[in-house]
Amino acid sequence: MTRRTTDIPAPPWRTGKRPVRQPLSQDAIVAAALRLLDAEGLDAVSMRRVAQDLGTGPASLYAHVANKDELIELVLDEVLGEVVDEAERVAAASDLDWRDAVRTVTRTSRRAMQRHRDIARAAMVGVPLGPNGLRVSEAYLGILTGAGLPDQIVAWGVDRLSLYVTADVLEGAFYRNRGFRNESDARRYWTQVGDYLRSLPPDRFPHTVRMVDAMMTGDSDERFEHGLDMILDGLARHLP
Amino acid sequence: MTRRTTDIPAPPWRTGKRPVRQPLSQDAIVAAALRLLDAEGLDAVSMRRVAQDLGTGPASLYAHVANKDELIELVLDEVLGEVVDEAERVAAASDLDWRDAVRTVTRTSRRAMQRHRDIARAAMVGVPLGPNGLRVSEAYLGILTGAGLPDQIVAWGVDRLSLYVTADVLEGAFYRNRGFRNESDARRYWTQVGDYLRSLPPDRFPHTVRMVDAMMTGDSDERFEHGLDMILDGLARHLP
DNA sequence: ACCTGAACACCGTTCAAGT
DNA sequence: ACCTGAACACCGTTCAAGT
Repeated sequence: MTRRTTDIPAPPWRTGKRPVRQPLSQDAIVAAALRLLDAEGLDAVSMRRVAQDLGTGPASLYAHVANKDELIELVLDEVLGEVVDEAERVAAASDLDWRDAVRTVTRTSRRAMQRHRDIARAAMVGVPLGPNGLRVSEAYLGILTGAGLPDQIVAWGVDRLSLYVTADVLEGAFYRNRGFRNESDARRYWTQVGDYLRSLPPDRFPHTVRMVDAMMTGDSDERFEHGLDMILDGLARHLP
Repeated sequence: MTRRTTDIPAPPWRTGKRPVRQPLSQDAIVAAALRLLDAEGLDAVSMRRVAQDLGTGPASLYAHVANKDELIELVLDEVLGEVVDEAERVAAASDLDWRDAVRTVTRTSRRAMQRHRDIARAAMVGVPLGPNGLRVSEAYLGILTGAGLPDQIVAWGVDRLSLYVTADVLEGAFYRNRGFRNESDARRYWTQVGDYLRSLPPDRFPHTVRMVDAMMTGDSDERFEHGLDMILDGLARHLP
């Protein structure tokens, strides 16, 4: 009565398992979360959506990550993986001026985070402690130590530099993620803001009204470099 | 058969309206949201909870605020209201050194945001454009202009200064809000982080291992002042 | 050990209906 | 004009049950 027969082998494509889905793993979960982040932003990275993309339910993820916060931390460290090589290369290049070395590492970090929507929201938590985050920190510490700065200035300097890069990306991410999709939407918004500021009563907001153009000048890259130069100047004052 | 009688006046406490609940208004909604923020943090400020605290349903709020984002913006401006007086006083005090004036305004902003949990998350969006935010910005612009800095440096300087203050508060808010409630919880966490960093392989993380103590040195106030001094030094280089 | 369905206790926003 | 109940389409996390 049973249809099971042992005299002929089962066809090789009949594995007896579920379709093609690869088994769940932390790497697969992080990869799916990163895809979701890139496609739709950090708010779209929910346990439910990640699970769905992996063909399972949200409860299944909890065997591989403690909770959503931990998952996002892992995604952030994955992103910082894109910075490690360049950071370590620059830290090892002893011929490079320390200012240029810092500029290169900060720019590389900034670009990496910018490539991944509003992931910077997850980095606003002090120095990242994942394996890749630690390697980037180590590179910073090496560069500033090599410059001849005292340990205390180096330690605090890296803290403030990381904070600055993250804050800059985060501020920019807001405009990229929310409100408007394309560049002309953004321009229209800023024109509106400028017009509004110019329309303020000049007796109560004299400086604001006068400086609207100066405030609107420069793209986000210029502002970033300007702030970075301020920090570098501040650091340089502590050279012996 | 009806119990309505017109020959005797209704008792004065019988208004014919619902109990005592004050009518809904934007101010009442913002006040309720602020109470919720202070009591339980920004994540607790949901349209549903705010409505509940006002004795109504979430849908009723949409007659007075466009959406949750707008409500949070209004709450932020309410908080910045705590900064306006001091900022304008300092900006008007012509005898004050511009560095000290900037220090005072940034410290006042920082303290105000620190008093309200993780409200800084809402400020990470460029210069706030609410009435109180604009008055604080105007004060900054006045102080830096009075210092003799060129317009472009002033405009970008205020942008970077605001960003710095917000980022610093936001970083600190993470540790205050998440993970642990009291000071000894925080100390235990940092001890753990320090121990972990010290345990890293010294050949791959020589600077990290060596500088653990320097990285742990100083409370958040000292770090803030250190970073602020770096920015002020960076600004001062642009004085004629 | 890993995975699952179902449930719990939540979200922001819309909309037709009421006053 | 303002307010409401109900609904829609979501959340993170837990837990008993399965393999």
